[in-house]
Amino acid sequence: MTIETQDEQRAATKDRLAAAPISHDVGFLLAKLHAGGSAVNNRALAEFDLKVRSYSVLILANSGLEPTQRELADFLSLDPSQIVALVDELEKRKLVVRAPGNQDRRAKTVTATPEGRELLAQAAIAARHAESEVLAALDDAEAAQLKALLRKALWG
Amino acid sequence: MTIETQDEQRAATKDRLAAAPISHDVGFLLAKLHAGGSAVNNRALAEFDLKVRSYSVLILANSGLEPTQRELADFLSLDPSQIVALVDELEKRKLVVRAPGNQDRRAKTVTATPEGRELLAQAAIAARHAESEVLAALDDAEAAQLKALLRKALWG
DNA sequence: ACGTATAGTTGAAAATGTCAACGATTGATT
DNA sequence: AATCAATCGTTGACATTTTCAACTATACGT
Repeated sequence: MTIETQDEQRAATKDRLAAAPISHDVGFLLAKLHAGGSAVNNRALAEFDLKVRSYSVLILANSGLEPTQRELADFLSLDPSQIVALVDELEKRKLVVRAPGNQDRRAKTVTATPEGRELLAQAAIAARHAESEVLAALDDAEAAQLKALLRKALWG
Repeated sequence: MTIETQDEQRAATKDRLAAAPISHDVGFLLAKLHAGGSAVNNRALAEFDLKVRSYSVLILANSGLEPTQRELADFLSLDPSQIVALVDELEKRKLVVRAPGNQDRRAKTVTATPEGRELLAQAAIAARHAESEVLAALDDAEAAQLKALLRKALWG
């Protein structure tokens, strides 16, 4: 048992602080799960030279919604200049193309190329695995419920 | 109606992209709600010269659990060096004190001073308001359910 | 036609994140 | 008891990310 003492203590100490009242703060819970989650997701996406950011842009570019960069910035809660960098890189890799906006020539819509679509299909599989890893402690119904509540909190 | 056209279009365009499949990705939902949430929380805490980070440390310092800096780092998903900076600042403001660890003289425990406790009491009120703002779209039962699911995902 | 507002882009400054090293201390092994 | 590897807090360097202010081109109301 001496052999396991360190590990036990580490395990015991690991979640000791979960007893603090901050564990009832939604902001904190979101931050913590998000931190762990994006680590897992980034690791899963690294294989495709993507991060959660570029992956998100790629999904939206492939959605058929033809988002403009401004819309991407708003939706992803990012500064427009960050979108420029993300789209620059994806475009350099031929995964995405910029097209002049239909109504508004200032705007540029971002759409996935066939290569982008193909890469996305594979990356999505990895992302799904990552997600189930993050939500391993929840059963399917609970995971669905969590998603539904998050969506409702965001969009009513 | 021309008067409202812009706003309507802006509102219509605002959540247009929510139709994209990424809206079913937990990682994305967490990121988005977390982004909005920490903006709201930071705004609410600015009045007390706190940010969500320092507020979290203060709560844990006041929890009676006497966390060490290492434990704070692990629990808050931060690098130990960031904890140093956070505790430095709180200690400079007399909100918190470092004490040598009881068993382990390498470790330093962080505990709130009476001033820290007092500030925390006020900040907690602001934080609670911020939280209800973030979760405005959820009723009480749903908010509780969301918290429970997040806690379960984190700690099983 | 004019002035104001917006989209994308650029670049700089500030804030954060990451990492490697170090002294002090610990605990296990010999 | 002496030693060796590991851990804690700390510092400083470096990379990444965020934030912001300009700028050009375009749109739109008046």
